[in-house]
Formats: sequence, structure tokens, C-alpha cells
Amino acid sequence: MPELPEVEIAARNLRRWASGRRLADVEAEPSARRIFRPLAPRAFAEALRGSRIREVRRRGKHLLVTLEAGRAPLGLLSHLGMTGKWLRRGVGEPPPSHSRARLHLDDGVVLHYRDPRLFGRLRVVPGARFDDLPELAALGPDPLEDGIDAKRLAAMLGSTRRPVKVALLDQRILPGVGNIHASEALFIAGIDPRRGARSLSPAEVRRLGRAVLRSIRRTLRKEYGPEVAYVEEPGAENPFRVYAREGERCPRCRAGRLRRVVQAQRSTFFCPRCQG
DNA sequence: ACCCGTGTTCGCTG
DNA sequence: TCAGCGAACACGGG
Repeated sequence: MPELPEVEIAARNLRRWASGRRLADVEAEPSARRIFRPLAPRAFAEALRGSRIREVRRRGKHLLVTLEAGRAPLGLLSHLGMTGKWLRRGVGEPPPSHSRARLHLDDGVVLHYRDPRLFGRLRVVPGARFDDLPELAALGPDPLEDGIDAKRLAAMLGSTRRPVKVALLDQRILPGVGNIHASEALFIAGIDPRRGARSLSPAEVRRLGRAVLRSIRRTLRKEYGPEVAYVEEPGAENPFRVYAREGERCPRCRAGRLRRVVQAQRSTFFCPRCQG
């Protein structure tokens, strides 16, 4: 379940696996209609078949794949939702469970889009005109690619009445930040997640911006590999400082116990002693 | 059986 | 008019 680091890793993987490759065949599961909307699964597969992968980019949690169909550019927009993942399978390797789409490359490799919960999206973008898509236009600058402008962040946080943790989930502010890194960044910055976004001082906003980047980069370093290890998978260690650690000792002050509260129907984890 | 979930969208409300 | 809120989506795992 991906936030910015997992999507960044997916982008790097797709680049490595598929740049310059032709899609010899494309399959889209008929039962997974909602992933391919507004196209029918069959129309989705046909739109991509035979095209060649030229570029893979990331913007927030979106993957932007540029292909070439004959002479014409063609776009593929991929959002991983809660449980989406791109997986590579070599010739003869068995498919993963819940494979919803398959890109058969001209070297025999198959790229599977696996998504048990079906919250992800795969959309064909005619002419690769990503700039015309309202959902991308609404996103703020990408924290990793463009950096974080503290002035802009302060303006965005200053114009909402929501708690700062809830505001951080708004993809118009810092796209790519999700429920984990919102909690992690607020912990690193020492800011109480329940405070109103507009109550932060300029110094706190700067600290928060830096903390978001630190949290994202740290996860990126930890998780970079051919298959991302997700925290909820059996056997995986929880790599986070506070996320999903309710009741544990605070890793900073060693005295407080980490708490869990629910905000906007999502869990927030924090140390009541360190985050004032 | 029941609860929980790294995300987004839609419709209602004040 | 619009920010903010809660439900809905769908399925697996504890």
C-alpha cells in the first residue's frame, strides 16, 4: 500500500524492466472493471497492445507512463490505490494472485499489476496529454522532485481549519504524503497532529517540511529493491518510528507511550510527550 | 464473526 | 459557494 516512496520505487522498477520494450500483448481482467474505467477491460488492453514504453515518471502517488503507438504518443496513468503493486515475472514463472492486468513485453517478461482490493486505477491517456488531467493539475509540486517551499506550505496550511495531520493528507498540499508519512513527519518535527494547521509558526512549518522529506527519503533508502516489503506483510519488520506502534515506548524520549487517535477516519500515531 | 486497513471520491450539510 | 465530513468502494488478514 503505497505512499510516495513505494510509488517512486515502482517507477524505478518499471523503468529498469520495461524502458524501450514493446508490449507484445496486454491482458486486463474482465472482473476488475473498476480499475480500467472509463474504458472496458478489453478496450484498455487493445489501446495499449503493440505500443512501446518510452518513459516512466512519478508525480505524487501517480505513475505516468509514456508510450509510443506507431508514431503517436500514448499515456498510461497508474495509481496503486491501497493495495496495488507492479510485479515482474520471468518466462515460465507463475503469476501472482490478484493479477488484474498483464503487460507482456517483447523479451518474454510479464509485468503484473496486482491489486487485491481494486482501489487502484489504470487509465489510458490519449496523446500522453497528462497535463490535461484535472486530478494531476490539482496536485501540488512533488516533494522529492521539486523540493518543499516553506512559504507555499505555510500559505496552504494557513488557509484551512483542519488539524495539521488531516491537512497533510490533502494531495494539493504535498502530493505523495499519506497516512504513514503524515504521522512520521509530525513526530520528527515534534508537532502535535491534533493542532490546527493554521496554528503552526513559520519555524514549525519549516521543520515540518524538512521532516516530510526526511521521512520519505529514509523509507526510500530502506525499501529500495526489486520487491517492496510492506509493513503489513507477514514477517516484515515495521520500519517506522511511530506508525502502528500504539502503546510502545517513544523512540525519542523513551518515557512516553505512543498513542493512537482517529482523525478523518484514519489512525494517527504520536508521542504526547514529544509532540507539543 | 468482527474489526481493521500506507487511498480516493461522492454527496450532504451548515 | 464551498470547506469539511462521513460513507462508500472491496477484499484479505488478524
